[in-house]
Amino acid sequence: MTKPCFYITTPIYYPSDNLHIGHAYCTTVADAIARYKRADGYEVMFLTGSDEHGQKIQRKAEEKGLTPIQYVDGIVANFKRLWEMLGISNDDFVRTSEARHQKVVQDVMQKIFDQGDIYKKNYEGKYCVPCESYWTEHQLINGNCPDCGRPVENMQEESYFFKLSKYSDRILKYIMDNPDFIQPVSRRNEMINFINTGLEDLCITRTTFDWGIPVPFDKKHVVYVWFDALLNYFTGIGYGTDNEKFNKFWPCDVHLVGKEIVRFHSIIWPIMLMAMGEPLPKKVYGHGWLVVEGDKMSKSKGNVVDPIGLIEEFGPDAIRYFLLREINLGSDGNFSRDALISRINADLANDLGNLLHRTVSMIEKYHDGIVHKSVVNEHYDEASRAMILATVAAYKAAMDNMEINVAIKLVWQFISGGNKYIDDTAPWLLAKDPEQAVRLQAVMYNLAEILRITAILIYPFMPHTSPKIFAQLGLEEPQEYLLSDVTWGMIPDGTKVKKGDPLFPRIEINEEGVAVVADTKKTAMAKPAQVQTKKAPLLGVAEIGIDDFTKLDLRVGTIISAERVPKTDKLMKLTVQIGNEERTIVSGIAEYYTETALIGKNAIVIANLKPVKLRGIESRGMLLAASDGEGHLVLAEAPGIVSGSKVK
RNA sequence: CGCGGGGUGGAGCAGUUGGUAGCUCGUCGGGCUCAUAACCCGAAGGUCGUUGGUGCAAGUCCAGCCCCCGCAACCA
Repeated sequence: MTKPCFYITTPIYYPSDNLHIGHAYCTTVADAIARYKRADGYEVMFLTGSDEHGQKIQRKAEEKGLTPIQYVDGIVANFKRLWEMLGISNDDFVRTSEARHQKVVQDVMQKIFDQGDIYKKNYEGKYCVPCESYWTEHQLINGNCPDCGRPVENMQEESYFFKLSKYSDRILKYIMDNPDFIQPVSRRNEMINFINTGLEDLCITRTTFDWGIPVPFDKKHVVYVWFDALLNYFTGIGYGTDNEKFNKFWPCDVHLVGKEIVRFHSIIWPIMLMAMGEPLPKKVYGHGWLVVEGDKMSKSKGNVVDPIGLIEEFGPDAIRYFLLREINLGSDGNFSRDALISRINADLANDLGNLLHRTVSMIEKYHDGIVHKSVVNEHYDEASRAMILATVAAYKAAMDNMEINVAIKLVWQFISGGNKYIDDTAPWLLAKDPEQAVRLQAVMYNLAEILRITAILIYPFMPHTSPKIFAQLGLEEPQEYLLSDVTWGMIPDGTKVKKGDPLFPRIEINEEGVAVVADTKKTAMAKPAQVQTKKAPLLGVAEIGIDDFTKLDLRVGTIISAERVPKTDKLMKLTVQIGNEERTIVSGIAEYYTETALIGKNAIVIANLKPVKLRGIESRGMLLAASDGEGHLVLAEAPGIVSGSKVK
């Protein structure tokens, strides 16, 4: 009998920088679904990858004196390392720079070109030369480039266009006919709205840079972004080279994507598929974003959460659990350190970890560690068995509907049922009564079964924890954790349990606000030097050494002139004197300081920061400012200190 | 009239096609001693942002208004 197949993808991430917790979130969700489907007997293809082309990468590489591929190799190695740390079970990883992908893109492009849905047109528009960007009339500010404020020129460039407009009615009909195609519905409505405002043909080639896949019928051009990236979903299943595999997995069951790119996956990609004559994916699911401590994550706010640091501090399964349990797929979710610690303590340490620990302890204490397969049919014992069936049915329903947090809650109700079962049966009383010997064995057996089944049910969420539970129960680690094994009575009579360390030690915050592993009664005696996780309480900001700090050239600078940057809310253009050097610094403090208030102040400046352009003005350095709870900025000042002085 | 998301006990959230407002944490009280100060039971606490409308019935549907947060578009 052949297994049913299931194909799920994540977006391929852009390696212009390392990944943050939001990427980890998306990939973890996909991994949980992939693992669940495998447990449910499916043959699963789970794909992720990296989207490596484009001008931005080319520039970044140039800045570092590397070739694009050298630059990207380094970042992509970090991607893969992160996925490994998190326990991501992807079956393949497509890099768009690979030869196999280039072939797919070129073949598809040629095919669509041949059948007439790609055409060449002189693109005419307002072009900003320094920014290398076209702008529409609507986007211009006083006829100038909205990016840098400089005048734009009329430019003509030949480009290839893909006839999106031709398929507008067909894609709309498809979305209407398939209510589950785009989820959640809020995104679906957005897409319908977007199509109704009119689709324009999409420019799919560029000549202004060359880090991309050459257009097969015109080598001056490279393929531009989405036409390249979306096809990774074909590359990963052997389009054009492995028909058997391709036919097995296409059409894709779920494209899991961030809400910002739903449009590309639910309109452009399906239209590409229509042009190719291929069936459309069954579902595009737009998940929400993570906000951090109530604030949007952004580099400028400095609150980007590095998943690697968190995994090192709390372990991969705690992070996975938190992301999957706390956040409602499809809406934005809040990531906070306090909430993370609270979940670890309440759910993982107290409920799950402690249930295992107390069960194994009792089996050791009452039965020398041996599990006896005894059955009694008293009320609580029957109920504990009935709970298994009810749980797994509801769990499957939730998971099939991608309601991961609902499924997790069900499992935790099950775990809670285990704790309650202990209370109801009071094994410590049974142990005192020789007539209850068989009942005590049956209670212990049922508890062991509850734990074994829990281990299977949580495997999609916490793949590193399930084997630990099996080991403590004295069971061999299975080849696969299968839902078909979620049935009472599979632990062999006579199994010997093996108590181990607590699955999840409680985490406590010490006086310095540092999260430490809590002492237990026993470890307090055994380990006088407590295990301490070394992270400062600031979310996700890794510690640095003094050598990192000394890389910063911090100086006192005197502000000698200040003017608002026109048409901006926040930007102030400053001239700052540092020693005998004057430089221009653009700073986002205009909401908090007037020009006159700034002039004459001695501020602390990072002097060796790489220059950047903000609104077309080159800014060479950065003023340090403190941000209060409301986000108001207060400049770090050094009154009376000679300009140019080093800050240590 | 730029686009979008959201306002539900102290905190964080869930509320399917309208039918007596749920969950987790926290607080308070009790129980238990197998266990990681854990576990189990109970209680307190909400005019569901606001105003109006349609229903026998509105957190839910409709209209208006207020507030918060993203993006557009600038935080180096």
